[in-house]
Amino acid sequence: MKEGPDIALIGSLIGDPARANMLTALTGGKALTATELAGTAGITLQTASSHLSKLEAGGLIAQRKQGRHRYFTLADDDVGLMIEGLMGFAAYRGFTRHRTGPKDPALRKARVCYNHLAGDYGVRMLDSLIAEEVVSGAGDTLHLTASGADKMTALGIDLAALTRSRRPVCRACLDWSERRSHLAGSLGQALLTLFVDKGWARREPDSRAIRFTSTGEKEFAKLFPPPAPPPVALRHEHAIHA
Amino acid sequence: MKEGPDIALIGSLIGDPARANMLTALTGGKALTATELAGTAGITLQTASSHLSKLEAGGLIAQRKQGRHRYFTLADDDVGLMIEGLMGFAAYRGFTRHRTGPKDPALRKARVCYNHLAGDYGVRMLDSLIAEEVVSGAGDTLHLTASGADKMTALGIDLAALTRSRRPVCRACLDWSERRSHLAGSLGQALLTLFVDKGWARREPDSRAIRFTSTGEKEFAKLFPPPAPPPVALRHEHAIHA
DNA sequence: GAGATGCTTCGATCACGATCGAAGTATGAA
DNA sequence: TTCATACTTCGATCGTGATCGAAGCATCTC
Repeated sequence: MKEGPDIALIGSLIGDPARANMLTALTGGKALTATELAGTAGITLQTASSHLSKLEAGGLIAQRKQGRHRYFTLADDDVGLMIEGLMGFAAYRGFTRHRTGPKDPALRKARVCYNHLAGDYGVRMLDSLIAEEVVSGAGDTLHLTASGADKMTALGIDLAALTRSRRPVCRACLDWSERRSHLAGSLGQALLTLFVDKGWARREPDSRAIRFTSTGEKEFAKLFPPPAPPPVALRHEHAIHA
Repeated sequence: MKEGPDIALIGSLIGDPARANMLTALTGGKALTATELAGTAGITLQTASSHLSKLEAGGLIAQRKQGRHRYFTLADDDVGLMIEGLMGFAAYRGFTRHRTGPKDPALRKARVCYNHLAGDYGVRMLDSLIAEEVVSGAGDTLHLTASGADKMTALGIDLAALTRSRRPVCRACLDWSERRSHLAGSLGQALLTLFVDKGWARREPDSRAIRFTSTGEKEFAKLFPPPAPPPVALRHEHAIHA
């Protein structure tokens, strides 16, 4: 009866369409102002302000003042993972808002999930990282291997900086379009940042979609080759799993 | 704006305290009647009926008639995983209903998560299964190994029956008390059933808690030994991860 | 300073949905 | 048949919360 965590509180926060729209927008990773969020939610600034203060009180978002603007972001990675998880559930049930639109294929191919790469490319990247033994682990507890650490450093990623924060370096995040895991955590974020910094990929202006350049595609394929097909002995597992 | 899955729908379903209570009760795995659910939610039968039809329309629960009773269960494993995920998020944020009660330690030790074992014991079981290479995989895509299949068959689990259904055999489920994965899927269910059938464990009457008998404890420890401490070379990973 | 922009707070409206009483339907028991 | 139990449907009430207009506060520009 009265045991366990209170999911109703979170449910009610997400349950309002306007708030859900704002949260979805923030899942794009960019910090947005109250006015922008009001726009995407289709409500006036006053109502948006009310919603935002509720979301903040509930610990789902955070704000930082900058001049006369207030920039809102998701509170932390956990919120992003939780929302992405709900999206996966909703998508699988066919609960979509407005029928899969024209942007949909692009989103399914590659998109931002709060701060890391998601979609087909995100899943393929994690598959490859595991096959190459850069990352190992099972369940959603992933960790970087010693050899993986070297590879990442060679790529130009500052591992010391990643480990300095309290956030986990590796984390599995359930992809709503692929229904499989992709890499989250500070390493996931660093890799996406790397792609953008190198000019391999860039974010579409008003969407979560990520567009890879032609050289980006090549570099991505080189860096993250698809895992080799399993040996015959292992084929058996697939039969069992299917 | 109008792209992506609709999380507000699900949020609003879960957002009502009465419905959240019912769903939490159903996470116990037992099929419950409308009257029982009304009781746990603290509402009259009429209101409960209204809520239940909404939950069913939303695809979160299923009912089956049996005489003049109607037994309700969660619609499928996905719903259980989704709710357990939300609980994990809520618990981590300190959103508990009524302060961690006296039953809490028992729940954290071992409990039912819809149809499989969760809590400390659930997490330890999966850890051991992975260390013993019964189950492998990363992210939340787990699968049974060939040698693991033999071990499970030796335990008396009918793998053919498990693979006959469309449900995945192995699945990772995020544990809300441990914040790590435990084993879900039809194998997870079969293992819990095995424990109960063998008299090693039994469910507490009106709780999600699972009580292990003294012989059950011993058998569990024998079957699922804790993983060996990682070799020195791997310690490095922990430093990075922490 | 005056004006503009970004946002919050107040207050009033309004609609939706949670709630329950009462009546209706289905199944089982006597 | 009659009564009891399990549940649904209908209808009315009522409260909460979403919404926006108007006013207030803060910050930047000129």
